[in-house]
Amino acid sequence: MATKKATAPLKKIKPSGGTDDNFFSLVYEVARQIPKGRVTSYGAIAAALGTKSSARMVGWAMNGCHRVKPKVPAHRVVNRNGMLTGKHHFNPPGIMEELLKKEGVKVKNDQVIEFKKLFWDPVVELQF
DNA sequence: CGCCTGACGAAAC
DNA sequence: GGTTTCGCCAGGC
Repeated sequence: MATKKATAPLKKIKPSGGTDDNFFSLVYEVARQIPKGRVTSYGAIAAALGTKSSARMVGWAMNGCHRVKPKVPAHRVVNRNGMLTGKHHFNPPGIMEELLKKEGVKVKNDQVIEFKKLFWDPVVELQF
C-alpha cells in the first residue's frame, strides 16, 4: 500500500530527546513537568500544546508513556473530572492511585480528592 | 483506502 | 443535574 498517511510514527519517538517535533513528545515533556503531589488533565496538556480539541490525542500519546524514557508520570494525568480513567492501562492497574497517594494526592473510588485544588495547569505554569 | 476504536471534552437532550 | 451524542485526530486492521 503506497498509501502512507503521513502520520506521526509513535515508534520514532526519541528518548531523552526532549524537544521533538512529535506531538507525542510534547505531551511527554509537559507531563514530566508536573510537580509531585499535583495532577492535571489531558485537555489541559492539549490546550497547552495548542490542541485543546485533541485531548484524546494526549491520552493516545500516553499510550506509549511506558516506552518513553525517562518514564512519564502518567499517573499524575487524569481526565477533566479528576477521575483516574487511565488506571486500567497501568501495570498493574491500581498502581496509579497508589503512586498518587504516595505523593500526597488523596484518591477515592478512582477519583482524585480536591482535584480542583491539586490541579496543575501547564498553560499557566509553563506559560505557553 | 475506508471503518472502527480510543487513557477526553464540551454541548445537547 | 445526569446521561448521551458529537467532535477531534491519529493508529490499527
